[in-house]
Amino acid sequence: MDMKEIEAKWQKKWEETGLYKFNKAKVDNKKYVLEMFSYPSGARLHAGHWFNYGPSDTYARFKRMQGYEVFQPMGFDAFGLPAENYAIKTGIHPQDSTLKNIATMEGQLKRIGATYDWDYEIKTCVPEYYKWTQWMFLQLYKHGLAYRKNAPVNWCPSCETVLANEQVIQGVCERCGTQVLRKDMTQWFFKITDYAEELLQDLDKLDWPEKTKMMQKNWIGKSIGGEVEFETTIGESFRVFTTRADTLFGVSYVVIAPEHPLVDKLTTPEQKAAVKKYIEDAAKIDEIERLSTNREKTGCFTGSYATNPVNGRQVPIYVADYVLASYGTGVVMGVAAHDDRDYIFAQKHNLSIERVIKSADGSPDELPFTDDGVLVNSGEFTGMTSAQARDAILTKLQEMNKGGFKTNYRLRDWLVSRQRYWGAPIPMVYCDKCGMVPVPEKDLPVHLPYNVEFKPSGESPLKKCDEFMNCTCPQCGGPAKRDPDTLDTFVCSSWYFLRYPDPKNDKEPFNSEWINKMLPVDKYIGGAEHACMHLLYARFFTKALRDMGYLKFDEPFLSLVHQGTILGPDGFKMSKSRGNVVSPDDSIQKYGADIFRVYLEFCFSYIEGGPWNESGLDAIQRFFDRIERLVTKCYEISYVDKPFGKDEKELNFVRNNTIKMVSQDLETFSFNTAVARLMEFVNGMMVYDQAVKEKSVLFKDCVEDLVKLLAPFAPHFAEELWEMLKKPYSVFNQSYPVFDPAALVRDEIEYAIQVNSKIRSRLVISKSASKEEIEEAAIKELGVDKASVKKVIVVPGRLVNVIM
RNA sequence: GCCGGAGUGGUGGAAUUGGCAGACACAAGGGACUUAAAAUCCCUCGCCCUCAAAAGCGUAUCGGUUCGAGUCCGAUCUCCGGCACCA
Repeated sequence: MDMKEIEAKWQKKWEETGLYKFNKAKVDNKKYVLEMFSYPSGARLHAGHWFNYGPSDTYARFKRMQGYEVFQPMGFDAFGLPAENYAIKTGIHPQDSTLKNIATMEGQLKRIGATYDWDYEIKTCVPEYYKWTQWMFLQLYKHGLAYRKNAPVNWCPSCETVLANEQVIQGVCERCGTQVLRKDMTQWFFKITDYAEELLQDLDKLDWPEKTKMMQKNWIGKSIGGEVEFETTIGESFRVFTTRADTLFGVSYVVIAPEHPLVDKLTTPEQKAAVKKYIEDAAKIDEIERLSTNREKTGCFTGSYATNPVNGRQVPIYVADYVLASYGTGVVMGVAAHDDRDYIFAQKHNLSIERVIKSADGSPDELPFTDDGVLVNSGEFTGMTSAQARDAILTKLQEMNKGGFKTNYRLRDWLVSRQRYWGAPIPMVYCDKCGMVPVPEKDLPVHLPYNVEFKPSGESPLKKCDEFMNCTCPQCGGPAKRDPDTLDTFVCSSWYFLRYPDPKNDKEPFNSEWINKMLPVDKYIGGAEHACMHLLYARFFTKALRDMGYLKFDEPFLSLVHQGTILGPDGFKMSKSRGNVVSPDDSIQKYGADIFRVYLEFCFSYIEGGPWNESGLDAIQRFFDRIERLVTKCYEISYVDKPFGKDEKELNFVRNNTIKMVSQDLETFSFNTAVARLMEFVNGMMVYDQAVKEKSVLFKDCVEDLVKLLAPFAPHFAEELWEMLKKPYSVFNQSYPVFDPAALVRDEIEYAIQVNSKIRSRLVISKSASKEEIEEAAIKELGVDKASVKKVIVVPGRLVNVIM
């Protein structure tokens, strides 16, 4: 069969007959199946795209044949850094390269033969889309969920530009090798932390992989503890967050983050030079390095002291880079006797180490002793357990107005400003008279200008574009400036699933009534690398829009599946620099889209992925050939209507077992085993074909079932086979086969017989045998003395274990 | 470093979630058909010992729980994803 010819033939027919057009009238029976959209950085689809989209389409077709009205859209996450970097290197405008790449990828996606309804396509870089991304920003602003504050960026002093983390290689700029510094800039943030608790709690509602939920849980990082207020020798006070208030009497020092605003004031004249040097050095080290637990804990004395509110003791204040300004209060207390890190720090800086906890059960408790225990040397709290003391001490602090109970989250607010060109402009205006003014919704979109110098030179590219920057103030009509930054592309992808069902709406981002019927997404499919960021941001947007009254659901993605990564043939992640990127184009040219898709489904575990190796393609080709021979034979021969004999019973068992297993496997995205089951079915039919001359009509039913079962996996091929069987178009309007439980019941079951957990024999016994009968038969089979048997374990349908 | 995964024949991968390890394939070897080749069909295929059978050993490493462990627990090693400006 010429696969390319039939692929073209059926794609044309599907298009002409509008087979996959989403029928809005059937929304009550919808399944919204969504794959994470493509990022058009490369010019062409690679093997990984196919691995995401091919099997997902098999799932979508399976659901369609089960009678659901499937909504499966496709689009492009088109803003982003790579297009801009490519432009800086080649001079090709990001818009031109992006739109060209999209056109190429659309063509390739159409060749997959997926059920995408292209009427619903979206591209985030067109004004019709980013107008609404800007609208989202304005809504968050109006509801107090967007604010500005200073935050550090990676700054290359030589290129005079802000660098993304990925552009900083071991602390230096990837372009020029200059040491990168952290520098503060005023930037926009979204207040995702307002939703920390709900984002954590609602994880329980989701049908997501446990590991993904665990990662989000740890990312949100809830910790229950308290705050303690310390007065300082300079008069200013600060608070520390701690989960170990029980150790408060043992505080030997406190540590403040180098970026903390109080550092300057706390530093005494004698210490000024040392602290300044320390802060400069800290600005060169990235956060991952700073938090590394096996790195030496450096620090520098500020010269000031803080007073412990519970015992009045004065302790030194240090600056140290292992404390981050962004977590907690940016100041921590050091309890040398009861924390590993603090113990090492105190030893190094000759600070006091005082025990305030001993083990509750008298077990050895050398310092540092980090477990809970019983308090000693702690005034009125001495003798309490750690848990009691935490409660009592925080209560006391509350009474003293020096702190109290506090829950902290590791989650930080989301920084959305980017000093880049290729993104959605931030719809804010700065007027000398009126200050910061949001762009009125009627004036959206704020167009991204085409003619801009986007080469790095000290400022956001848009800042150099006068026609963009200069505007009139929407409030007073006077001259004003626009915000020169663009939005993080994660903002675009945090709401795209809401736009898909209503992509041409030019009055609003989506029609609420309609979107509340179409969402949540029933099945979301994409890489595990998005576990913490994209998936958390999308959940935050959904909850925020719900609270604004636009949505009636709490979670965007009810069920989530991660596909694995297809690695290069060398076992490493595919990358241009490594030169191991595999293009699927040659394989598709040779074998066709269906064989390629089934190959991906069969030869990899969908969840795991693995290294590319195309030796399996020939195997799938042979599998298809065997099916074609079966179908050809099926409509050439005649059948007899006869009662089921042994061969028919066996064939019918395989048929129904296949239906059951394939359906189960598709629900769990176990495509490899589903294809294996189809192979077993084909093998079973071949055995029957050879064994039986006068074929039962069952054989014909089996062939028809096979074509239907195969259809989601190999859509063009199955459509062609369906036509060969002289059946009416289309196989996708058929119901997916349903298994008959009666056909799966076998009269006799084989048990493995173990003696002391080692297999010694086998036993075939009627399925209706009782537990006692099975025990009896097993002992008889072994020929052992019943008196020497200690115990018999029967696992129904599996094995018998006789303990002697 | 921290968080989350993974490690099973020569290879890709299965294993009803604590119950017969290696389904289904690939590769390899042998055979049938053929003048020959291709295609197709049949057989063998974890290791060790053996003519063969049986026994024994086997799921990264070491230890544990259990009648029974690839699966659970503890430790170790290696690899992968993420770590907030790649998306």
